[in-house]
Amino acid sequence: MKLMVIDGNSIVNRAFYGVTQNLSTRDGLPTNAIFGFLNILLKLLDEEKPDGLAVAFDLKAPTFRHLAYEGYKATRHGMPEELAAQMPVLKEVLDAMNVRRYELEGWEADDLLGTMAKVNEEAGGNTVIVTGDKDSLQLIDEKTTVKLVSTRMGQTTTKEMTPEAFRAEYGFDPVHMIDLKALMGDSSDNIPGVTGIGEKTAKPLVQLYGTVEALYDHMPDVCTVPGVPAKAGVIKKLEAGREQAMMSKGLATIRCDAPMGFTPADAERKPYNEQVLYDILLRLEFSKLIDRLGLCPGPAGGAAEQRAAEAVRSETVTDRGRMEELMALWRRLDHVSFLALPDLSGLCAVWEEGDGLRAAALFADGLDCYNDFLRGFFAADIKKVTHDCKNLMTRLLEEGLSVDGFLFDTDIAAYLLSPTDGSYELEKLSVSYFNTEAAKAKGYLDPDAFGPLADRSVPLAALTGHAALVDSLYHELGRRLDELGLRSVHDEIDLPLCPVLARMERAGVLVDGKALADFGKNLKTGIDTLEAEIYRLAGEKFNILSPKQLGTVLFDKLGLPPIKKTKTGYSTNAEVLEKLRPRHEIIGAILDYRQLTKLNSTYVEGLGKVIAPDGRIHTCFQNTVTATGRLSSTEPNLQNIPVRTELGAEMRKMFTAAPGNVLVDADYSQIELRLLAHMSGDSAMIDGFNSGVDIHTVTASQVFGMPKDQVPPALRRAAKAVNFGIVYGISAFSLSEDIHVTVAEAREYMQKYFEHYSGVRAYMDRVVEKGREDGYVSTLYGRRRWLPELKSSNFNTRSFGERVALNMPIQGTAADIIKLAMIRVDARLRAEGLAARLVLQVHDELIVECPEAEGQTVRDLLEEEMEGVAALSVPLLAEAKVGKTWAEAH
DNA sequence: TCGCTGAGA
DNA sequence: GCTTGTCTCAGCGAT
Repeated sequence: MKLMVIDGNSIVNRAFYGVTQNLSTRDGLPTNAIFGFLNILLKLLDEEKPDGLAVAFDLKAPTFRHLAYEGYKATRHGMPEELAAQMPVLKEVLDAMNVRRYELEGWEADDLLGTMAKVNEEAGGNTVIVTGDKDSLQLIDEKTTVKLVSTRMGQTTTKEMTPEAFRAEYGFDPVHMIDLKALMGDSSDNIPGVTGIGEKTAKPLVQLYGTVEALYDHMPDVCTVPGVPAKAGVIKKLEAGREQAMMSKGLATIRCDAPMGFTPADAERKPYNEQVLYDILLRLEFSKLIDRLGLCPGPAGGAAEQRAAEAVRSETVTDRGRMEELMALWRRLDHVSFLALPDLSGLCAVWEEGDGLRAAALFADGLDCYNDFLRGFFAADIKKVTHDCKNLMTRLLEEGLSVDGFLFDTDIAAYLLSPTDGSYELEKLSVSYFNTEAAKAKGYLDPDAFGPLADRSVPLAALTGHAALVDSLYHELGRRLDELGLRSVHDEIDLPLCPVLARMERAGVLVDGKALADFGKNLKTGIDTLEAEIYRLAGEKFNILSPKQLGTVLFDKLGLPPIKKTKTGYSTNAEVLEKLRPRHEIIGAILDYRQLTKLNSTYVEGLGKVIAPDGRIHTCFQNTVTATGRLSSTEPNLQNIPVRTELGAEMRKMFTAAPGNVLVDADYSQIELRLLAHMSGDSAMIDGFNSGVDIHTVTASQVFGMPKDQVPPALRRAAKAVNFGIVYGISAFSLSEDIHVTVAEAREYMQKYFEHYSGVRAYMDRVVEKGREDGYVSTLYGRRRWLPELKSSNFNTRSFGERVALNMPIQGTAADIIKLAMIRVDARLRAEGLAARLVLQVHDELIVECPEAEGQTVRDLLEEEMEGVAALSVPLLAEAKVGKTWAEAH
């Protein structure tokens, strides 16, 4: 029989440290080691196709070999908590896969592997031992090979070790591995070996003599062995360590006589226990793996909600009478859930009637009065629940329909409950919240699937099922929002913001395409000149934008000192190049070249591609993406248009108001710092803001002990850097890099800062501590971010968690505040009958386009609403300006 | 698809 | 001995 035996602890360890993505289930169970283990296992099963399979684990109790030497394995670290938590679950998975597991008190996994290999060999079989440790190499023989597994950056590589391969690498037979260890020891296994003998000495000795015993028989000749460093001390050390060597050999020897009662037939592969396996993998949220193994939910599986969805009674509405009947009914209900096709050509609504769910589908090509239906359905008097209402609203506005009457959004709710998940597709939510795989249905929102020639039965069933799922999620997510105090964030911030965002997206911002193109031409001229200059200085042509090629030219050819390395080679980022600037003329040209090509490709060309026929750019604001509650902007990103450099700022001149109109740009002044003052309650910082003097100057004067009007610019800069850095949980190292002082000086600045703003320090400690206790941090308005990282045993992971804990409440509260301001500004502009409309948001900045005549009114209105959104212990300050272009108004 | 780079707050 | 400030999005080169 071809048998595969796996060193469970070794592989799970490799997986744990090799799979560095932060995998965990929604309820916080880390899963990276299980994930890695299963991937390795499945890959090997695929490669080897063994007839038998068994996994051996160590038990924590002292082992047989342990007892021979009390220091043995004393230094091996205990398992980190995150890994220990995964072990029992992994074993459950293996049981569900019908894989035999062995663990035996007093015996190590190695011994069990050796025993199984030996038994199998005696029965005439071949064995593959899978492990990440080299200990097992001693077991290699003609019938037994070892697969050495290593995982790096999530990639698994295996090395097959046969007797030949072993001899090629070590120069002696596998069985003498124990002799090598007897001499050189193994610190990870706490095998002492002979003091003073390392690999360099031990290897040639084993190559020549084979066993330790034979070596000691030839003792006097040892110094003449070619390749052994002829140190006089070697013989002495060997003689002194004779007993230790023998004892070490015993420790290193894997025993093949464990009383585990193994016969190869025990390990014979059996089909998976699919139901049990499905349930476990679902719990682990391994939906890809479920797919890969072709598992399905069992007849008994599935939550009540989902069963209800399957039992939904549905109809397709084809006449006005029925449509009006339904509309009348829906107006009386407390909610109707629905999903609409993205082009609005069809829609499926779901509601509760009696003790069951009812569904109705309506299509543009199957209902004469479809447009009347849309107008009625999207009016304020039907309370609607859907998934991702903002994008739908953008579409509704294009059709001249109302965006009123939205009660709940399952996309937003799921985002609020777990803002770091990245995406919230209905199918995923079904798994997360109901532990049920929604029927896989790719085209359920694809208008083509519902086209006049298409057979609608399949996509229609899927659409109905998903609309029913929205209804189930409305109840479940709503409950959870209430439990976590997130209901008001949904009801008062994120949901009411949707129509505002939809109007902004639809409005877009006017871009001067002609000026943009001209700017591009100028850039290209500059780029060509710089390119020629760089080739001349380098003495060759190469791709300047390739960090790899650039690194070769700068550091290998021109011999400049590589300041920093990246994972893949030399670092060539601006920070590094800036340091090299004085050393070679080419550096300045490269930096300029980078700036120009960036402007040209990302901004000139990138923006040029997305100017709509109306001459405006309609960005898409993402409201369920960031971990802190901020918005983001895509296709294109209008939240990173250059402003800092003179040339970059040219870009903002391209963003203009329509003829006869102006832009009004209002931004919060130091909102994050003000929030830090408010949330920490630090009286010195609060007084600083209330004094009305520039906060960085105030900080510098307080920290460095001098009158406010005598603060030199360098100290103000330092104070400013500390002020900003604090918000991010900065270290002395980074601060020193930032303001070009020594780490010691940076440390001193921070220390003084905390002495004067002692309330800030106390607040920071409090936030981190509370975050660790609660498992999350939150904003003033209750928006949350879960932070399992705070409990990590890994220093880097934990430190990251601490910085996030410091930053999220501040960045997130600022995000909450400007969102509230947007809702209020939008409402007032409309209520006062102004033609002005919001067009952009850039985190702490709002931009409104309006007729020239409204400019002053809008400017005052913006400042008033933005400042009045929240009453804090420091004033919120917003400053608005009017201009023809974004550059002018900012 | 990933890593590097750089634009913004 | 190792790491070193948060949150994003897009383009490019290399794989």
